[in-house]
Amino acid sequence: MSELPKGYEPADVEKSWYQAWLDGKCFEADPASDKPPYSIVIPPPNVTGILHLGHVLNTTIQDILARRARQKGCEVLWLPGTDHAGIATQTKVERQLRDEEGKTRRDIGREAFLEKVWDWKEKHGGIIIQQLKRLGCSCDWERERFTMDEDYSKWVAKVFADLFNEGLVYRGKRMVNWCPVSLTALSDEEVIPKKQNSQLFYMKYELVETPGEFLEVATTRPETLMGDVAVAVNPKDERYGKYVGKRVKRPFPPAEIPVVADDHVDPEFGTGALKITPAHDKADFEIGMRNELEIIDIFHPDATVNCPEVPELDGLDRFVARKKATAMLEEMGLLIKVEEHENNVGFSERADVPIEPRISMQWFLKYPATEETAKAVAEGDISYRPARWAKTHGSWMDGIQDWCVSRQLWWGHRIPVWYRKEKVEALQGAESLTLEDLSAGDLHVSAEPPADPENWVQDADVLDTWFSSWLWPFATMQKLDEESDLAKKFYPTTDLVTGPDIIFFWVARMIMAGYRFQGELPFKNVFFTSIIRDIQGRKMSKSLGNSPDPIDLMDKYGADGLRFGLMRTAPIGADLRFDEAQVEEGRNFANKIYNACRFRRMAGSDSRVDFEPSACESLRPYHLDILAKCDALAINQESAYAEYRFNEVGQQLYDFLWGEFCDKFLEAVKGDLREEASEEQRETTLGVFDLVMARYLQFLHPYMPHMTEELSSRMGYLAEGEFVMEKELPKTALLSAVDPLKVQEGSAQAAAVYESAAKLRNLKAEYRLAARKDVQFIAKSGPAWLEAEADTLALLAGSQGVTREEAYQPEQGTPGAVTPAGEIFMPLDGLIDVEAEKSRLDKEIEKIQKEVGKAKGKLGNEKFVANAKPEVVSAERERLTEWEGKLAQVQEMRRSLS
RNA sequence: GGUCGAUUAGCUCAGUGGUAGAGCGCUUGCUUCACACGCAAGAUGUCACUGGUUCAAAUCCAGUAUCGACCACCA
Repeated sequence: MSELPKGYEPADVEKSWYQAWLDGKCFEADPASDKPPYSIVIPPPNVTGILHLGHVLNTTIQDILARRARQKGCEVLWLPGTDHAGIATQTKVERQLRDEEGKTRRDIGREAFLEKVWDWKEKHGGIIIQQLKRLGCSCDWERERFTMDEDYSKWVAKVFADLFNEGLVYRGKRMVNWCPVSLTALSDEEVIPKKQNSQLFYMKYELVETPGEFLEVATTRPETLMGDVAVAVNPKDERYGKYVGKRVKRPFPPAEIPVVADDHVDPEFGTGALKITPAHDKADFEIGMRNELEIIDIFHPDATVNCPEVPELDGLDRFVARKKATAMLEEMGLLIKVEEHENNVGFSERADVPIEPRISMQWFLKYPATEETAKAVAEGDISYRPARWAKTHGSWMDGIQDWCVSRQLWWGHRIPVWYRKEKVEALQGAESLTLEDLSAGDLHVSAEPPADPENWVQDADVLDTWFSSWLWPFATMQKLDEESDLAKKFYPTTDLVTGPDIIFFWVARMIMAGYRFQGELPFKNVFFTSIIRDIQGRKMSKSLGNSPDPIDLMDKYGADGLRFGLMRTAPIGADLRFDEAQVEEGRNFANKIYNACRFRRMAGSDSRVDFEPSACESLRPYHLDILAKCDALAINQESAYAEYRFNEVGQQLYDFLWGEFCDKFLEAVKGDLREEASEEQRETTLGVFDLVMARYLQFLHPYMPHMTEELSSRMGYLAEGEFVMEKELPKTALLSAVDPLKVQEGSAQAAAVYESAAKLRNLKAEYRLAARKDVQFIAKSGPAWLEAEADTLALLAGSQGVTREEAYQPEQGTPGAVTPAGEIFMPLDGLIDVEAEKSRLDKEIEKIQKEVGKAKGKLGNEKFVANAKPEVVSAERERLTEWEGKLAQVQEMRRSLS
């Protein structure tokens, strides 16, 4: 077999293994399997989406869980798909239409526009799916779903109709969050409050009954003045009590409006008097309702002023109108002052413009199964990790508001409601139609369109995107009214992995839908990922340009490098500050493993050496040690996975391979692989290498799937046609058949040699001899096994040799160290600068004395000795003895120099 | 305003009562026949602050400060 190239090149390897997995149908879930099921549904990315680091973290975790579950013998379904993302997608296509053809969606009409969106989806919609494949995701692509698939859409309509029949869906004219750019209503969750530096305008209204007397009010929105229908004061406010029931003059358009009393008004804020614009403020709307005030809408849907009575303002954009209205007030002498004022303004999540509270006819949903949902999370039937998110969930459930589910868009699931045509025509359009206007026969609410469509008009609106997303776990697995083997096997799902930012949007709603429509909770565990920030702690965003392109990172460091680097440092339950250096580490790690295997290949046979530790007579301490550590790794992996501690899993894998396997084991057994070594030693060492590496690559596989597949294959660790990803983890320990006492002894010896070697290297470095290979060490005393391991010790210490001479009398000043392998000296042959050495020793003595003092102080404390655990006290004693011994030794060396 | 987090080496992060850790970066020395994407040695910390509990606190408790998230908001 060929020698491996010098450096690991992920690009081709990753691509070809991904294809091999696809060809081997490794990702396909078999509902007929009798293995235990494990399932995840992917949080469907927007069909317009481009992969960002959040996706990488999120899907890597899912892939790790899925691959680990396969290794544990589960039948795995990881169901992928995309979300139609109503507003985002429609906006994108509208922009394209405007740029390319100079037309709006209304110019070409609903049907033609939707055709364009579908075209667009076919052309550009799959990008993120391709990117997920590049990352190595083991999704069952045969079962990819889209929220607007025909079968899926049937579920959406049926759910709507069922909830309507249950009385939970209703239609009404309400104050909603209106996006003046997307021209649609939004749910409360889609409104993002942002702190704004605004201005608070103080103005005055003249009293009708007592001209010359004014009532002062403060507002941030003078442009809504034309919609004012009252001024409200707090009934307890003594300053204004006398005005309640009187009237004031609205400047433009001129009108006399009442002064009303309402508890909502805060006497402390502004002037304590509040102008009431019920059409354009949620609180004002409620005050208006309580006081039976008129509602005057003074905006067009796009938030330009609709007020022909005031021509100066009519048609202006709301922010232009604000300035103009202020100027007009000033001119009229009604403006008192303007103050800088910080307040929160709700922005539309998608269009990023201030939303406009607006009254309109919309569909609302009273959430189903809220009690069960709150209970499931509070009591842990669904476990949230980190657990604190359960509290966030709970507080949202407590204050839950009806969900505005209708959107004035075209791209989405059209509301499955039809009105009898003649009724609509009689009432002049569906927009103002209320359900009360219709008798039962005039209304058709169903997943199925009416049999005589020519007599009906369908509601023009579509549903909120999340109204389809909340059905995702089950609507992807089964068709409406059909038995599904897939759902039978894999629903409810096992784990859900998503960001905490969509607990309300998605997670809580899925639980409600799962409960209401399947009678079951849709998943057992929810793992919330970190939010990824840039190195300065800012959220990743397009506008800041601080979001690295994961594809670039994969080009540079490989998909495995990106996955491992991210996973090893991603904290559990805290934000992650992304640093490209982490990814670089991941790549370096891949290269390290690769080179360990390359070394193995260069040292011996091309095929795997069959080996059983219990049948081997020539196991050295290093062999036993690494086998034992590999067994320990298996156990530690298990417990870290059990708690979803992915960073710990990664750290364990890293430490084992680099710190134990390469730095210690491989260095210690290098001698066994040289030409002069015996055939038996060589075979034993190669056998242990293969045994440990083959298993290690399995452990590593969920994190670095491509590379582990490549190496397992090239090292001959797999049977013909076998994949690491399909191979179950072994259930028995490597050393299960070996006497534990023997293992313990071997591990202890290996540890002693490693520690001794470190001390000898240290000794060399102190005397600036680190690079010298010709140093000869002399052991004056030592354990029985020293002679057998002396060559290895010498090798590890980078020296010519370690000889044992009981009769050795060191010259005065010969440096030495007390090691687990005995008292070992390093004759210097007069190479060292005496003065430099003196000052070095003085510093050393000072340092050791400090440590001795510390230990003595502790042991002199009676309470410590009496109360601390015995092993803690004895460890402290040992430490003291050690330091004292060292001190005496160093002092002796110092004396010999002067 | 409410709730919940965070604060440990220059940076990113581990560390849940008993000698402060890793990787990167830094210093020094090595192209040693797997790897310079590497090897070896080293320097670097008032564990945010103030109290408390304890023989013993980065760790537990209380408070303070700073940063952040979410919720609710006064126009």
